[in-house]
Amino acid sequence: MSEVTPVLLDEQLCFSIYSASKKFNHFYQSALAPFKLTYPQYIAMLALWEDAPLTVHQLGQRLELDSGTLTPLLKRLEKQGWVTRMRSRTDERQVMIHLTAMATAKRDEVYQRIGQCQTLLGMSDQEIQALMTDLVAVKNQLDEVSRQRLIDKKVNVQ
Amino acid sequence: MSEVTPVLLDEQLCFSIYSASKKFNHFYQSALAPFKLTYPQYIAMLALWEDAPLTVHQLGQRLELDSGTLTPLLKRLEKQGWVTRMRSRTDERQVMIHLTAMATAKRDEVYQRIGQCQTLLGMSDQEIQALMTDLVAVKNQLDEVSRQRLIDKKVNVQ
DNA sequence: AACAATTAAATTGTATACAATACTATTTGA
DNA sequence: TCAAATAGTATTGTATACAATTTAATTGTT
Repeated sequence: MSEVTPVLLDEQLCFSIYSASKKFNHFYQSALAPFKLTYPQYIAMLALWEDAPLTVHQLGQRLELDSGTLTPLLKRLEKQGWVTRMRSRTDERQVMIHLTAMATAKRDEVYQRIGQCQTLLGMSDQEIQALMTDLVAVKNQLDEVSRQRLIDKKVNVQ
Repeated sequence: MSEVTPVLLDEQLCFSIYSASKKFNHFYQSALAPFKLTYPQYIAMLALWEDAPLTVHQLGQRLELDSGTLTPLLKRLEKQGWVTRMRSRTDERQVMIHLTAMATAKRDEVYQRIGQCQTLLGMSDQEIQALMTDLVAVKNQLDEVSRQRLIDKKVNVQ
């Protein structure tokens, strides 16, 4: 008796975002091919160029990635000469990620290449800003809902 | 002498999208936990509920995924009883993906659960539509730029 | 000081993604 | 017609993601 509204793929915001994310990933990956950086490696480098040195934990908070993803990624970056990983002497649990001289030297070259990519989007800064604001709002709402669900669960358990 | 504009993580549209995509993925994954469907498995089911049967190739075009991703994913869906995979008799190269009776039976239950999730976003249909339109525009632009680059390459080769 | 609780990374296991290659079936062109 | 080209799927190899567990170091408490 009760009609259920069909869920159509093309009407799902999640699918637009999922799909756009993969396309961006691919786009930057090929733009970064001369540097042999993958997209996740690239955003790790962006964070480090802003704030190095960082602990694995700090980098993880910035990128929303855990050690299960970051540890192997950082080992690959180390192997390719972008970073060094060294245990903190004041707290042996922590691993500090430092930039190498090569990473510092190549920074502006990467900045320049990516800066060009941004303009290729053909969007004004205002348009990009507006889109980003919406996306952040969606993210925050998802966090909020997840948080409430978690509390509901806890309440139910008691 | 020439100043290079720094590339700041928080100003990158790609990072907003990447980050929102992961969050959506996680959000739906937990909403779908009762059905033991991952997010990519779920969108495959959405496409199949709309149009089954589909060949692997057709499904790949719909989801923008290739056989390297879909073959193992579909094998897992088959193992869990959602789909069957059978070689087409008219063209033995093709593998047709059919829904099982269980998949058809559970469709509305999934539709209902996901329909509820949409409302949790607290956005109007207009807002969601506007955001999706922007995202599609970004995707198209990325495709366009990639296409031009490809042509440039070919021209350069000649 | 002793020891439980906590924290930080690494590891393990599962599931995407995707480039590149392989394999088979079909189609096409000389 | 039959060999070359093409098409559809599967496989291999590399790189994320992330939950869950493990290990080691630090902190808090008594």
